[in-house]
Amino acid sequence: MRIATWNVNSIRQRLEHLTRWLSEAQPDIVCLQELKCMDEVFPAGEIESLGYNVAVSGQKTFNGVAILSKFPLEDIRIGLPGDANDLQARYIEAVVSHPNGVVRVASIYLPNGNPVDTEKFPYKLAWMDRLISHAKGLLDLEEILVLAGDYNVIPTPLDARHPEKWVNDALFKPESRESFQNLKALGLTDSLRQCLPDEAVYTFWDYQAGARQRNDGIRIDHLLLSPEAASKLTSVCIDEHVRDWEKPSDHVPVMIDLAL
DNA sequence: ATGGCGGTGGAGCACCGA
Repeated sequence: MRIATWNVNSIRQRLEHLTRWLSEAQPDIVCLQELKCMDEVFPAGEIESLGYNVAVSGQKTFNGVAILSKFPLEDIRIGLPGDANDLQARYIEAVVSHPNGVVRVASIYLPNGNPVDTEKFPYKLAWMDRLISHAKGLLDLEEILVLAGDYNVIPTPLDARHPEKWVNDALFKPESRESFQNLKALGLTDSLRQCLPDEAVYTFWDYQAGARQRNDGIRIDHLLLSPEAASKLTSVCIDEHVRDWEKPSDHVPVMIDLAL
């Protein structure tokens, strides 16, 4: 089973990229972030015609997450628990029923947190606390669980081409990294580091200043696995070439293969 | 480098992203 995550930076701008990538990568499940549209204009029909079931949580202009699956989606949960006043569309979770077993998947768009001297940074950290609380409950289920998405966290200096540029940034602040570490410490495995412990690889390159050409990237898109999922991990791939297509997203797809 | 790009809403340019 192949599971992917991709921040598309507007689904309507990127629909051709998505369909092209789906046909070449053939993922079974895809977690999308930054849809930047409301549910009613999400191009569900086009995606369904490619053989995917769709669960969407969109909003006007900003954020927005979705799960695509070749297998039926059940128990769809929209929104991260813990703050009824938080209306930002950043979390959707579903159970995928595969003939060989059940997989619970979440598509996560964790807040950016910049600028750090505004309310945006505490919102990010509070959101991470809520994610940790929710993940605890999910891990108790002892299921095959994949928490995939744009975490907006650079976990270690290895995950940035120029870590010194990020020291005052919400993506690399000690508080953000510690919280990400605490999330993993619940028993979640960073699938990319499981397969490539020491390799400098990135999932995002800024549009500006020729960041892609200079490989000035960061790794912020992650697939975290429960023990039941990690034991089935066979491979990880960052589909970097998509960043060089015409009018790309600034993020590229990351995908894993699980033996089931 | 002084966000230098790109997307959104809405018809200017502010706001957001990372």
